[in-house]
Amino acid sequence: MRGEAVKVTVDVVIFSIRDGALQVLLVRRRYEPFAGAWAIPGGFVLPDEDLEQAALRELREETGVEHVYLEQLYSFGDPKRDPRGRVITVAYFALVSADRALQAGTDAADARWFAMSELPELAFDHGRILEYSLERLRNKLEYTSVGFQLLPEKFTLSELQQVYEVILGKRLDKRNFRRKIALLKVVAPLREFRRQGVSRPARLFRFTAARFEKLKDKGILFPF
Amino acid sequence: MRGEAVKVTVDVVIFSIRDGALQVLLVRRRYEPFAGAWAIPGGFVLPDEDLEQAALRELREETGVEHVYLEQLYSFGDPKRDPRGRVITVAYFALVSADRALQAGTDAADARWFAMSELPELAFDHGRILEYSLERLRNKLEYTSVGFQLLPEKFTLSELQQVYEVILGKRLDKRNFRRKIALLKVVAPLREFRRQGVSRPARLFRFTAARFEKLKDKGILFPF
DNA sequence: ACAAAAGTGTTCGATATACACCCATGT
DNA sequence: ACATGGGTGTATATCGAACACTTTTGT
Repeated sequence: MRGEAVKVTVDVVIFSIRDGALQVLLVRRRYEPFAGAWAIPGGFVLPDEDLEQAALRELREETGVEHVYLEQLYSFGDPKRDPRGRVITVAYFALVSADRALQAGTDAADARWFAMSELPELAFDHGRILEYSLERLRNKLEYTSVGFQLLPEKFTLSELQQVYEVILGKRLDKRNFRRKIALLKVVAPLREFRRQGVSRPARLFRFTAARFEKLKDKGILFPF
Repeated sequence: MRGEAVKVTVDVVIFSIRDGALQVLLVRRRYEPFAGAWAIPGGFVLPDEDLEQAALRELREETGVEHVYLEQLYSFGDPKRDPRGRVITVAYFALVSADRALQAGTDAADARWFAMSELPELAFDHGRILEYSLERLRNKLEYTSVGFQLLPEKFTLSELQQVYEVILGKRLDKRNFRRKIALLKVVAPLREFRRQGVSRPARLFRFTAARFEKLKDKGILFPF
């Protein structure tokens, strides 16, 4: 078997909705190249590891979370993308609800959440990877139900609407939004309410589709 | 820089519409493993080559064609997918119009077109790769204009409809199809006609969108 | 004259969009 | 009483789906 060996990493773009904005978890690089710059968490693929396993491992190491939405994004292989030599990276993106993501980036000064609208200088081609991740997330939001992956198990309809507004970057009409969600039959009302401070308590809902992927097969869309 | 090096290949799923069916170009393996089985054309990524360059090179070597639609599909990295050792493959898919694809698979007994409905035994995980390619092609067909990539420069509306019917695996209504195409303003009528044998000659059209990707940005869809 | 594919409109139901007011609660 | 976010319905436009006959050509 001929062919030159190259190094392969996985990078995991971890999204969460925090403080009313779409945020991404980045780690600060300690060593050259790009020492001090921020980077997407990632690492080398181990010899006996599937790519998705490697991505799950990185995700666990970085945030402690498991069983979250994870999807392969794209592979980046420009021979000059790493100044040290040939490194191909397989990028993944993960969606983590804010309640589960609390643990991440709290203990160390070298991991932090950044709003996608206020990104720092990034190492390697990580700017491009984030750009592409956002594009993919926006597309997926419209024809799948991945949006629910960014919410805790119980959520209000206003929170759900906020997920769509923050990611798509536009305001949606509350009445139209709620009618569509009701029509799709993907949420069930609970007998619980949440007080958001000073105003009327909001009813909580839960996501009812057993598997989000199934929706597409049924032709169900979220066309906002 | 730690991390074990692995071998990386690109595999290129080459689609074309031939004899009224969606067909794929496969090559027969001469050596073990899977000697005699059919495989997706591909090869190792060279040390100074971008992934897309590698895919374009494989495409050129296999079919002689250039400037065709090429898109990265997915990366497959199961540690056991190649019995010889760790090989990660980055799969691409290409769309080639029948008139340009004539050269491919004609000179050698070791390259042949197969209808997607009559696939032979496949090497490695190539069955899965083809399955995923078809799924992706079907999806793309509905929200982009990749369909035109499978046609020659000049085509009849019946030929265009056939592309959609063959890939989606269902009949479409001629009147609805033509109304939608006209509405999208992506084809222009020519002053030429083609005689298909015994019946009334069909008007030829050409694709007018400068770049097919732009369509999505404009919200233009092909929702058949 | 007939076989074969090309070409052409209308109706109906579903879905998207635009739009404004009352409700429950805490202070 | 008022400030805050929660909750609800209707009218119109647009789009997708169903459906059948006439036209042009070669034999």
